[in-house]
Amino acid sequence: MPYWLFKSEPDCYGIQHLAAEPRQTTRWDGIRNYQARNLLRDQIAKDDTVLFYHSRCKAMGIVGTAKVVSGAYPDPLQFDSSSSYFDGKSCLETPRWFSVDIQLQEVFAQVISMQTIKYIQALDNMVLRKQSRLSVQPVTEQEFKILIQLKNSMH
DNA sequence: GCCAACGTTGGC
DNA sequence: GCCAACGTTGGC
Repeated sequence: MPYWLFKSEPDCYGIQHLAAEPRQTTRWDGIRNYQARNLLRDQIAKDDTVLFYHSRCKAMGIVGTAKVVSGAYPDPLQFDSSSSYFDGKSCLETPRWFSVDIQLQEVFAQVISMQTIKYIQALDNMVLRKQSRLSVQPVTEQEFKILIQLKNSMH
């Protein structure tokens, strides 16, 4: 069961927004980067686990977990001309951008901060540390376990 | 809000 | 298909 990290700016859409959704479920849409698209379309599957990360804010870091509750499907916003995510070069037959649905699993009592993540040597190879701009990233099982242990050790 | 790093675009 | 110019992301 693979693990992923999804980034979001909490001013735009934070984990509290997810918690307030009906069934605490939302469509992860608006991803407009090919590397992230490839992961969504080809790798990410139902029942995978997502680390929810808050970027560009005061308390940067991992704030909770979610479950992938759908397979990948075309992001409807690419066909919506009123959306800022509209892509006129995409077409229904061969959609360019994809979404999955995620459901909130847990809101951590404390954020696993960027500083903490940087401090842990076993997390040196996290994609987050190397290729920080990718907004949908793979997380290894070992990295995931370390992060969960860390979360459980914080009060 | 700055700006380095990175991704995308388009002229050649 | 190279690469300069431009746009965007995200830590600081």
